[in-house]
Amino acid sequence: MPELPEVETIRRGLAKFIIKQKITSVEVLCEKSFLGSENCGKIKGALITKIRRFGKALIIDLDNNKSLMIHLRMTGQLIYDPREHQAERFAAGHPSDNFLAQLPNKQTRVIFKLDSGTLYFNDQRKFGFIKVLDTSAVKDDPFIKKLAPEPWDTSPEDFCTRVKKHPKSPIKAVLLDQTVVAGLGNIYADETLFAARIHPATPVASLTESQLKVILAMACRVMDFAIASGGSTIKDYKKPDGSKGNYLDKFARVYGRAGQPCTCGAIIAKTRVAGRGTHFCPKCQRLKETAND
DNA sequence: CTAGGATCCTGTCAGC
DNA sequence: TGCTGACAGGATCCTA
Repeated sequence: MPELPEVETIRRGLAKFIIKQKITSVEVLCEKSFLGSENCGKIKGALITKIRRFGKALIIDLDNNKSLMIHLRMTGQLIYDPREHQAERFAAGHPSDNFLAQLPNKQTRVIFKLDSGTLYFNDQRKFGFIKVLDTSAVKDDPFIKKLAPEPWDTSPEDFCTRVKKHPKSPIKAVLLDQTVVAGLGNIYADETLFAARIHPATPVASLTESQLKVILAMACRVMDFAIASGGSTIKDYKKPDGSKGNYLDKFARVYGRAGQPCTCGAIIAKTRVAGRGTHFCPKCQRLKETAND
């Protein structure tokens, strides 16, 4: 799915367009995508006041003490189409041709009509969801409640403590665990471990404290850079010459690069760790490598 | 308690 | 061309 940097890109982008707009109607095309869809009446007529993010979850606050929680999971996208024909569409999230397509389409799950535009929630695999919460209850939502701090908001010591609760797990599996650190997904886990020069399958127990601290620092650096480069949006999905852009090119060093050379010259490998496709450089990230601190 | 696998769902791509 | 299986940027539930 969109991981933390992509969700942050959505938050920033959408904030520019939909804050202070009124929700004039909500249309649920797929029941599964709107948990408690009988509640969608509660947000009709409300004004959007704020957009927040908790890890990979978005919260859209309204002026009637309700909030919308949106989790994009693997294939969710949010696309805002201004009513004015000239104005450009804002699309971000899982990159696909939906960014450019006529909407709604087959993958459109929920449609929010706003004062001056339409917000589409598309989701190919239907793993994502939207739900209505009391704003005061957002912090008690089960997902948000057990979310660990984001990498920038935790002390290295606390991070190490949480990681070390899983001594037998491969480090990559632990980085994907949102109760250990929030925001990393399959791409940024791989990129973080490449930046830290740690093999993804390394059991936590065989990592030193200083290696764990490097991992935390690299998670911050990798995601900072991804946010700065603008996540996956319509802007770079299709290049001016008509060719398809790949937002991974902007920052990914190993993800999606199996078979290509690393900067060191070795060929990037792909295996399976924690049930997920896992990319790494066999030379830069050796298993059983000891700490060099 | 942790750890690992199956599961939700649709679409695409490689291989036969 | 048509079929089949593998896989896809997530998280939860179930079992051992």
